[in-house]
Amino acid sequence: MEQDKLAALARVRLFEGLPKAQLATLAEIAQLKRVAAGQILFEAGQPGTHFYAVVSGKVRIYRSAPSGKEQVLHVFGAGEAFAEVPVFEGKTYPASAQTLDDSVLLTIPRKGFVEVLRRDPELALGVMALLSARLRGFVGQIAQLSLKEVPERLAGYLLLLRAAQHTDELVLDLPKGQIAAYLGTIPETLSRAFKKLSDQGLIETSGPSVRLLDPEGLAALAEAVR
Amino acid sequence: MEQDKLAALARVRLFEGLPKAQLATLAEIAQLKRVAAGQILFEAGQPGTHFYAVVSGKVRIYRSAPSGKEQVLHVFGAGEAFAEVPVFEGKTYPASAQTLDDSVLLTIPRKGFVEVLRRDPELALGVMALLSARLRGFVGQIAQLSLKEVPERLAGYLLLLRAAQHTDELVLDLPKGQIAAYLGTIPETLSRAFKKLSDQGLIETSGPSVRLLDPEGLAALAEAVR
DNA sequence: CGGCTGATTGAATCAGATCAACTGCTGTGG
DNA sequence: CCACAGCAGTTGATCTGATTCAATCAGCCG
Repeated sequence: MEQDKLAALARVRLFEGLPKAQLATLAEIAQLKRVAAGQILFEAGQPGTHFYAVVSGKVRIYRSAPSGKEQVLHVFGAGEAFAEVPVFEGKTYPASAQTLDDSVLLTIPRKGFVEVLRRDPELALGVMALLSARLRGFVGQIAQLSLKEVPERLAGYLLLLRAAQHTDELVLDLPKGQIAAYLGTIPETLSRAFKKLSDQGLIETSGPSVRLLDPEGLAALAEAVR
Repeated sequence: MEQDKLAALARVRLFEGLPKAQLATLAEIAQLKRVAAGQILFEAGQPGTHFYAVVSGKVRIYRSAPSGKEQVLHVFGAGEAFAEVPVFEGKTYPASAQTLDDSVLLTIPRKGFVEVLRRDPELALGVMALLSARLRGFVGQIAQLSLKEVPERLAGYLLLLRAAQHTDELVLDLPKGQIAAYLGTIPETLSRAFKKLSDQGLIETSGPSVRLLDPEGLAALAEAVR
């Protein structure tokens, strides 16, 4: 069990490369949890007592409007930490979190973590880099949402996937409805955007797989975003 | 001059409460700069060599699309630090910065700052809290931009100002064109949104001053944002 | 084979962007 | 002191991309 925990911690990007002693300290305060798909981990407005890391599975972070429409802010997969924001601030969760698959998560209580940070400045620097990277991502997302139309945002998203999967034969990592929410739109509009890119000869789609026929063309469309 | 620098550093919220020795170290590497209104400090994509703090004046952070449309991400006033992100990543600035007023700024090269950070865990925690808060701000901004229509976003913005100014007799802190860019729209549409809220009896406007007649009504409109 | 869910398509509608004209204020210079 | 240039803001008319509503389709599972 403690082995599992240590191994899990070591695979969290936030803690990668930490000396063993540090990991052991963290292991003392961290908890390993198995969570079924569809479980809500926390909801917007609740006090932030713990932050999380994904060991396996997938978690989505979202905000809902009274109308019931939901905006997906992020999807976290294995190795990623999330919800550390309220931990530093001692405030409430700004968004809700729900598992998309059966998942294994690490939960780390706020109090213990602050202690560890105080003792290890290098860890603090690592955390700052992580936050900076996340910030950079949000800047890109805000620019996308407000400066671009849906087909252009989709082009940007596909190029992102291309960079992640190292191939032009993509397999969509999320159901299309989720992708729509991530791009700040709805399935119908996303569907039409896919069609538009196909009509322009930029991509070919069949089900959840997409072939990029003209990455340069896509890049031109998505230009100046991220 | 060195006096000015020290005094200026001490008034930056991020450095508040820092031991004198640390401040002196920062003073050695920091530069005080007087910058005229409208100057561009850096543009998105340039290598991030320095980060900044506002001593007096105002600086806006924004992204622009090839079309020329701009999205304002943030406006910083006296006492606030910005552009810390590239400090930790050693990469490029994710957005552009421009002075809105004649301003006095502190510029701090990243190398020296990292040194100070390493030595002072308290400062590191402060930076983390700052980055976290900014992150939270962006989460809210994304939710606003994607879940809401312009009059609703405006209502949210006015309530934000109300919280900041502790009064229902607001004075807009930015020219309306800038507010439009912050809300992800254009001056024409913002103007109509103001009119709409007035017609509904929620506010009264005259020039840059706005009186909130029905804060609850505004809150209902903006609900679920922030 | 139904029946559910996710995805697609079509038609109608709407919010916001665009284009253009106009107002009002400010500051500069003759 | 007035005139005019210049800019911020407003208003109106039009256009367009996206959402909404509704119907249909494909795949999957009991």
